[in-house]
Amino acid sequence: MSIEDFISKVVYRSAEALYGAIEEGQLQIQKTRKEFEGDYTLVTFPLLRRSRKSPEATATEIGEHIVSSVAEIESFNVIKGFLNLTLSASFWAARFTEMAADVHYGQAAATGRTIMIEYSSPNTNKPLHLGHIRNNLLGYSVAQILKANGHKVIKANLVNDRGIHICKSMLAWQRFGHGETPASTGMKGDHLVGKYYVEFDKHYKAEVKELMAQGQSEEEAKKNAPIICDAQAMLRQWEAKEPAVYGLWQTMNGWVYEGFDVTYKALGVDFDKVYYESQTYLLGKSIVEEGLQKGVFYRRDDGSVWIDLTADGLDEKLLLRNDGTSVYMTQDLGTAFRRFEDNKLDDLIYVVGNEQNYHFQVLKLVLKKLGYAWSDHITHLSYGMVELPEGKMKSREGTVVDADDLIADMVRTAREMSDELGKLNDCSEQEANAISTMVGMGALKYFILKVDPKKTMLFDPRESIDFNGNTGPFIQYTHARICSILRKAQQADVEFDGSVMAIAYLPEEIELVKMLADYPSAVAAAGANFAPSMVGAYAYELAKQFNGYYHDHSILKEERADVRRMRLQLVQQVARVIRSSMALLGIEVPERM
RNA sequence: GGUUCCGUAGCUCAGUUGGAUAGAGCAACAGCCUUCUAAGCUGUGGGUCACGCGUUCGAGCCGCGUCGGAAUCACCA
Repeated sequence: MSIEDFISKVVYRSAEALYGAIEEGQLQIQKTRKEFEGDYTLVTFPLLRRSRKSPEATATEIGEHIVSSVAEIESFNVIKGFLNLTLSASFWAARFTEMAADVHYGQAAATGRTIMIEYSSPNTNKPLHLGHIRNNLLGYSVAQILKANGHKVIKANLVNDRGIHICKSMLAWQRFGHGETPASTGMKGDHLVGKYYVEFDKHYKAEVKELMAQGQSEEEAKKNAPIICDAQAMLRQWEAKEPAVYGLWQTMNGWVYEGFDVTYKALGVDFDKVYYESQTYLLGKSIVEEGLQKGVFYRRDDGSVWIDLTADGLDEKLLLRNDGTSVYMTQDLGTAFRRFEDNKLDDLIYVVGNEQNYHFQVLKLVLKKLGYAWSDHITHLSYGMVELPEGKMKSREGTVVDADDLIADMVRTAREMSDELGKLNDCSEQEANAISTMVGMGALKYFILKVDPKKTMLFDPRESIDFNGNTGPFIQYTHARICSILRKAQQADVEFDGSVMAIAYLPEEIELVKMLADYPSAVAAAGANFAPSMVGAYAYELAKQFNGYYHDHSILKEERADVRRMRLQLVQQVARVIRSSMALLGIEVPERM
């Protein structure tokens, strides 16, 4: 039973003894704020109607009843209408023993629910950038958090591997590529393909400009530029699976995947299922048929299929082109249907930027109108854009922050910083690299994950690379320190793996135990809110609490053996919980740094 | 114009279900390395939670409105 449940039971019992039956959820119990004395607090205002007494008198009455009847509650105090209850030190000691013994501490019991989370979803025409990093980190972290909450999680990646944008880089490579390959140039495959995507745009613009000089309007010129017409022809050839085009497509996508794999690995993300749009883009047409039959959709004179959502405050939406080909929405209807059917999903989460809020609003509404109950179990985990100090990232202005470059920068800075501080002097080159990678990536990941997903965030390179304060490296540093203490204890042959002593804890130690005890609820709250930021805040608080404790108490030099053991055990648990909460953020934690 | 989201300290951001005197970090200033890692610790200053009205015993959080910002409203994905 969790502490919250225990307190809740105790409070209900006393309140009911005094005032008669009370409906569940009527009483508000919360953790006591730091500035007040006590562990848990009952807000008595909702009870005043029943007690017919002042807030203070009511609180006192309940407090007295609880303290006299429950051994674990040591004392209480009343401030205004708030009843603060203090648990006994022996209660916390027992609680600590329990969690230290629990191998799966923080891992919730299996819920039996299966949740698919789709994230990343890259286009295969250019390398990943900062925006993708936010997406990948969020998706991976939320998946970890949902797992810790006992759900079965399927991580899915839907690769946008077809379409006109892919043909653009293919065409440009064919014309201007001189047979370049990742091997011949030493370039990462995704960067090489991206280079030709840019190359296409350059030529396209030049052609448009020329046509406009010849008197065409901008609109005409954009439609008539030979190179874009050729790209469109190429797309048709691809759809007809013409060997030359199809083969080139496979080759170039292969390069991109090799490149993406490197980036994914550096980010520490992975997938259980990879879907390719080239294999799913025809899905959804049967759903369109179904909608027509049910009268939810309608066909226009030109043959295209639409749904009218104006009554719901939205617009009319195209679902099938007049030539019978599908659009984005058609595909998403189809893939959502297939996923729920094939995997017996309870929930489907899409990690997609907020520029697609409208799309998902429509998607859910259409499915609902078709009568699919599971439409309510689709969640769009919408996240805000990442902006730079100079403003938005614009590929045209070359202000896009490339994912690989950024990763390399972070790791390099971590290394420089470590060298400067002399932290890694007695490490092998290999160890030093591994640690610098963990720290650099930890800084990047924490910096991005600590902000609420739905908010537009500012990415200031200077600040992200700061390793002081509320940062990943601060938390990693705390962990490294604890590991160092444990190493020294081992060298000194101090035993600390026995049972926890039933000795008096200091207030600072109880604070630490309380924080450790909070871990499961922090994870649960983060899961309910799809907010890795909440786990991050918890880990930071815990690390801070430890650092305060670290300064005020010598852990190894305590003379009483039982106290020393108790402290070492406590500190060991802190390290363990830091490790697991950072794992929920996909952040590795070094043992020294 | 419609829809959705955001607005909290100079800056970047926290603030699970409405609860007490709104919190961190950065930046600024003042201390602390003879002590288990100073990527650290302690302290000081800094706020009309955009604004107004409402609901409530109680609002940063809920409702309505106003202002400011973002996204979106394609036979693109």
